[in-house]
Amino acid sequence: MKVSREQATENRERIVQVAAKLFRERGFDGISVADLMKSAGLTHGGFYGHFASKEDLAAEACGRAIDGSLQKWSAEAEKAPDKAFSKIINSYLSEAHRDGPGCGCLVAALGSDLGRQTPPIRRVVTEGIQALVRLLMPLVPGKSKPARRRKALFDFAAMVGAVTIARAVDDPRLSKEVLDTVASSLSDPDKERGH
Amino acid sequence: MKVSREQATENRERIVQVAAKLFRERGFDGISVADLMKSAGLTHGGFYGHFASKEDLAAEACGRAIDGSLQKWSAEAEKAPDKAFSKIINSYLSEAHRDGPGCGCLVAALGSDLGRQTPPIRRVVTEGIQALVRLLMPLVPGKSKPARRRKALFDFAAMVGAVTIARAVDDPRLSKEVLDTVASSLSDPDKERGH
DNA sequence: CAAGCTATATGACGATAATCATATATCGTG
DNA sequence: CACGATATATGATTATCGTCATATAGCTTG
Repeated sequence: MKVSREQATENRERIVQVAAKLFRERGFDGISVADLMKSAGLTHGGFYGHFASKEDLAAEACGRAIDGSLQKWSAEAEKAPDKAFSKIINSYLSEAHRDGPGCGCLVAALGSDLGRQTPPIRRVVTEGIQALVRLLMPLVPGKSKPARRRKALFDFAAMVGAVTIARAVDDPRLSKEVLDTVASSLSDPDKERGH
Repeated sequence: MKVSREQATENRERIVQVAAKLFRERGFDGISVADLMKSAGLTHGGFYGHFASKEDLAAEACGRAIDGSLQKWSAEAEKAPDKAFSKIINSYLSEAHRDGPGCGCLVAALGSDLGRQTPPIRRVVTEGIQALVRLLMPLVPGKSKPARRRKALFDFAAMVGAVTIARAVDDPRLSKEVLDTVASSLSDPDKERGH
């Protein structure tokens, strides 16, 4: 059966979005083309009318996923620039983000696999990370521009590591401890609470 | 052909070590049982004489990999407790570690996949991470024990995130910038260099 | 309204994977 | 030295995957 031209592009769009979600949830190798298409409400054969290969789709899905983070962060930045940083940190280091990788940061969800992916995928991811860091820079405390860039890079690394570890461990106490510790350390960089 | 009993346990040991290396290099799904056995100098059929399943081996290999990090760190701690922290940081955040995941930290190499693994694997990983953090605690600057625990957790998260990102991006300049930035930020936590 | 274009469905193909049954050859033991 | 135990090799089995050829159905254009 055939569908209208706009129905077709809508189908393609749905494939990309479903892929962006399922790749983050199950990993690149954790979901097959057939299952992907079924989740999009289609059958597996039509896939290659839209994409040259699974890796081709993966590159597009990675871009889509990072765009989601970028839009979320820039919305916070526009709404309340002074509160944006702490809002971003607390949302990123929340249990909700830890438990919902399908709607969360691609780097945390697939980070350790990204270095093993094809060049187009790594290209998209690199540009996405650059954009995320650039977006974070003006929101971060710091006297100079290079100081803010350093803090943006450093904080992003800590956030990615924290969520990665929080998802890896099977002990809920430790998992939450990691999230909370990194969140509070990023909020008050020089403060030493407790004694 | 059969081999002596000690030759057999030596073979088993080699399988675990080869697996610990190849899983970190290529990911859990990136290496087959047959290739694994070939790399250990054996044929694929004999695998199930040693392990109940691939996941069974994976759990053992994860333990072995983390033990490697633990031994490396504790050797530094015994040799020179005051310098151990900066040695660990600089080694972890080196280009050598970034480019050699097969001999490096399991959490950085497989982090985003760990949360999707079987319970036994996650158990081993959780205990390993707890041990790493406990080992890091006395090496880290800080007035109180809880303060040192927080810094150990936070620094480990930043290290994991930094190496993950450094491996993911395809731009060598950005990759090195992430490693260097996190290394210097962890070394001088309160210092603001530049102006 | 007719003819062709094209998105999708069906189904198949080849490759690769994990797992297991059986054979074999050698080690350890009596 | 001979016999039983067993680690490994060989090969089969079953499942799953990515990819593609072909058929079909219905939009779209003239």
